[in-house]
Amino acid sequence: MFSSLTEEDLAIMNRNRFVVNYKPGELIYKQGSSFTHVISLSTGKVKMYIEGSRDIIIKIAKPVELIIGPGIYIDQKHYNSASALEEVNACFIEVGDFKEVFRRNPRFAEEVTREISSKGLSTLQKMMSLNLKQTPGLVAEALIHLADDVFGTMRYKMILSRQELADLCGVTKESVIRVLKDFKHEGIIKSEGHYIEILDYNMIKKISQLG
Amino acid sequence: MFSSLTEEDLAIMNRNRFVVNYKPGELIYKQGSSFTHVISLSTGKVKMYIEGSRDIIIKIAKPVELIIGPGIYIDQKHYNSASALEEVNACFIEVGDFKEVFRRNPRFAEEVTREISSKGLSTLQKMMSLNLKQTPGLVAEALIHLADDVFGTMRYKMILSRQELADLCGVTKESVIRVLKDFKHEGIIKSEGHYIEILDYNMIKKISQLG
DNA sequence: CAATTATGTTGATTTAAATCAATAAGTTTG
DNA sequence: CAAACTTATTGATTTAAATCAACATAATTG
Repeated sequence: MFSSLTEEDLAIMNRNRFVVNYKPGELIYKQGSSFTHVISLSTGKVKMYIEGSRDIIIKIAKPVELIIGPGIYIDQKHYNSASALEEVNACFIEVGDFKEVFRRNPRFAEEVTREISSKGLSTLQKMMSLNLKQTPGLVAEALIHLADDVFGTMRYKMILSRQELADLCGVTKESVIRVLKDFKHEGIIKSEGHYIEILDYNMIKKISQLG
Repeated sequence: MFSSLTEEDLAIMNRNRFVVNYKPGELIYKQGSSFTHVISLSTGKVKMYIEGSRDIIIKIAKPVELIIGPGIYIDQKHYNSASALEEVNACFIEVGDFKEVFRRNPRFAEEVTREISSKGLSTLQKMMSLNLKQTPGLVAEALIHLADDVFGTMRYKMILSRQELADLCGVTKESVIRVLKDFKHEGIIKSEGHYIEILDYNMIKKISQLG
C-alpha cells in the first residue's frame, strides 16, 4: 500500500511503535478523543462508527489496513470510534513519527493523502446511500459490503448483532429483520445459525443499485 | 491559507495558470469528469453539489476559496459538480504544477492534506445531518450556513431557487416551503422579495441542533 | 439447570415526509 | 403587453419506515 517507504522511513516509524491486543467488544479509540497514533490493523475485524443521536457504522475494517482519519492534519482528534468485533492485534505508530516521514518522503505524502482521501470518499459514498436508498437497498448494500470487502466469500459468519447490522444500514433493527426475512423468502439469501449466505448475488446487487 | 508557499512555488503554479469567467447558472466542472485543475475562486458564489438519483448541494463556496476534491490523489476525477450562482471569476492551476509544489514543499503538502481533509469532513458532517435531522432542523441548518458561512449577515438575498434550497436541505421543495412558512409565522425569519432575514438566531440555532 | 438477562422477531400503530394535483405568482419573450 | 412558460405555493393523499408493544429465542450466570 505504501510502496515508497525506505528503510530509514520505516526505522523512524518503528521508533515508538507498539502492539496492543483487544478482546471482542473492546473500544480501540473513541470519537472526540485525541488522535495520537496511526493504527495498523494486524488481525481481527474492527467496527468503525460515528456516534450521533444514533450510531452509524461506516465500515468494517479488516487486516491489514491502516486506520487513519481526517483529524490527523486538522485538529488531531478522532472523528469516529473504533471497536473490536473479534480478537484484534493492532500496531500503534506515533503521529509525530508518521508526520516526520510524511515530510521526509514526498511520495509517501502523496500516498497518505490518497489514503485519507480514499477513506473519506468511501464514507461519503456510504452516507450518500443512506440518504438516497430505501431499506431493502441499504440492507442489500450492507450484505454485499460484508461479502465482498470484509469476508471475501458469499457465506460468512454474521459477527454483527441485529442492532449493529441496523447501524450499518442506517435503519432500525426491526426494519433490517423484516427485510432479511423478505430476502430469505425470495430465496436471495439463506441463513442457518449465525451464518448468512448470499444465494443470488445478481439479484442482491440489483436491489442495492436500484435502492 | 497556504502560508508556506515560496516565490518559487508560486512561480511554478503560475506557469500555466489562467482565469475563466462564468455567467450565472453555468457549469464550472461536472462530476465524473477529469480533474485537471485546482481552482481558486476569485469572485462569485459557486454551488457545489453531488448528482445522484437527486442532487444534493454539499455547500455554497465563496471567494477566496480553493476548490479541490479527494479525486486529485485518487483517480483524477471530480466527485461533485460545481456551477456558478452569480458571475464568477476563477483561476485555474494545472494539477501537475500543483502536485509539483506539493512534492517540493512538505509544509505545503501538509496544508493541502489538511484542506482536503477539512473539506471532506465538512461534507461528511453535512451528510450526517441529512441522515439524523428532520426537515425543520435541516432547513434551519441551511439558513445558518448561508448566514454564517456564505454571506456573513443575518439578512441576505436568497440566490437559490426553492428547488436548490431543497437540494441543500436534502428534502423536497414542498417540504422546504412549508417549513419556511412555519418559521415565518413563528417570527423566526422574515422574507421580503428575494431577501431572507433571520430574526431569532438563537431559536433557529436551537432548531438546527435539536434536529 | 433453572433463572435472569439480553437479543431477536412479529404485528399493530403512528408519523414524517414524499408524492400527487391544482392553483398562483413571477419571468420571459414574441 | 399579452401569451407562454417557469417557479412557487397550498392542500389532499399515499407511503415507507419508525415507534410501540408483546412475545420468543438464545445466552449467561448463580
